[in-house]
Amino acid sequence: MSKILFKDLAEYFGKEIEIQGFVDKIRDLQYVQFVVLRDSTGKIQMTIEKNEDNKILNDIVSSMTKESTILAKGTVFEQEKVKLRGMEFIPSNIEITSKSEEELPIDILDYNNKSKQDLRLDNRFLDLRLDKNYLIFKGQTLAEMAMREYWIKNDFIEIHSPKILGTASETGAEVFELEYFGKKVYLAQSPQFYKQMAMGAGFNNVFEIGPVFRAENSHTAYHATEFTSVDCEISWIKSHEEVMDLEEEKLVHVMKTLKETIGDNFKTIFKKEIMVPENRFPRIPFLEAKQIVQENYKYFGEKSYDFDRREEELICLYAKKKYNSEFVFVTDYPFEARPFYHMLDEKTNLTKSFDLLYKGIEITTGAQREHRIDVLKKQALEKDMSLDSIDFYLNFFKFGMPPHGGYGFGLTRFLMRLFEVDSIRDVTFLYRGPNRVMP
RNA sequence: GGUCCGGUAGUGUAGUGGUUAACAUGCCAGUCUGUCACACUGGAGAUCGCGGGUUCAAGUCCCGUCCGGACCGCCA
Repeated sequence: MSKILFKDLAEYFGKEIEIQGFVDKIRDLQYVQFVVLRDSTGKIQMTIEKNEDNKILNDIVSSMTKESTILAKGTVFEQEKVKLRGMEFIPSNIEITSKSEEELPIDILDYNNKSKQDLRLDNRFLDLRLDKNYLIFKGQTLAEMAMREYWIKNDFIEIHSPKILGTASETGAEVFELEYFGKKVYLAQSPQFYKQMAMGAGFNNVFEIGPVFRAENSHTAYHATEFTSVDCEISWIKSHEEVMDLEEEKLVHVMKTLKETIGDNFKTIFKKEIMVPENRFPRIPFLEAKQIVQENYKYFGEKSYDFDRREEELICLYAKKKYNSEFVFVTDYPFEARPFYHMLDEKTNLTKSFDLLYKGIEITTGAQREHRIDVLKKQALEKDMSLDSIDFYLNFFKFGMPPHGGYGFGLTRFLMRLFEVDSIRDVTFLYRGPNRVMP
């Protein structure tokens, strides 16, 4: 790769180089012109004096518009006078490689006239030019890398399960129907059944990072109809505690990696620190968590068997205060709130399941799965499911199935809370929701 | 799906039923000895989401409709 990234320009002081970038700002004064250029890694000021020798360059700058792309040849120098990084680029040649229209549909400078979200999403390619948006996707890339690093080190296999399904994948959410050569098929809501199949295949430990589809008509800041789900499943476990150990260890590695690689940028742009967990994540049984919320915050949720949004926020507040943890596991939910394949604890009759909450929102659901086919069938019937519709799935359990468990992790929800942005739309490359399928 | 709120120059907002719809920013032109959110002067730019109604008069009030947002429910 020969392109010189702007972040590395200090390595080239005094050398004749070629740079390319977007025109960020133009300040055309009487005797001198300043053009600030931008690439994804930084900015650099280009300075051109107005005189006879520079006439050609001066005319090019005069005809330039912001957000155009240019290619410039010249020399970069240390220059104390320049507040932007204390350096400047003196061009000997400038070529406008693509000229932008004068007026942009959104205000990407974003000082005080922050454009409305709907308009920004219509023009997402411009919105994404902001450095904070670049950092979000850099963060996503690194988070995924850190997870893969952890899994590969621990002998996991990566799978790619199908997204076109002959039957719904049963997360409890609504499914999208599709016409498929005259038949009705569904978009996957979750790789759930297939990662369990991998357990039956003897793969021991698997993971998948991929898209899932939910036909929920949800109008909130933390729902999307298509999002990236991070799933993993492990064999030969004795309880859901082991699944939580796994997720916790993985997340600590992710947070460490993020802090090390983008911690400084994160602080500059978002004015916040990435907090690497120092203690174990608290694990609070659901029934106890209910009580804690009621006793400490005098809040009584309507449903006895599940949390509402407010309860999720309050238990996170409690975990932060009492354990100084941004993460908290809530465990052992009643069967009523869980899908049929979660294993029940024989003593308590509660599920061997957990949710992981992060800064006030649910980012994971996990459990030990029921691997005994007779019990599994019984639980499906209790949830009013037809055994015919999941016949292919039950089949996985007929010929030896290791005890296993796993979890699904909402990557976008995680990013949303990591960067503390208000909407899942800001951490999704192109958001898909009930009212948006374009661009 | 439910409740509430909103839609006015490119963008973000203001706008007591009554002149030429205001402000900021952006854009264009000019002025300006190195700017750095440059500054200054001037200019262009709005069928006030759409349709109907009330009224002498509607951006403003009423009804409908479309689009969007927040919260709730559902879930990652």
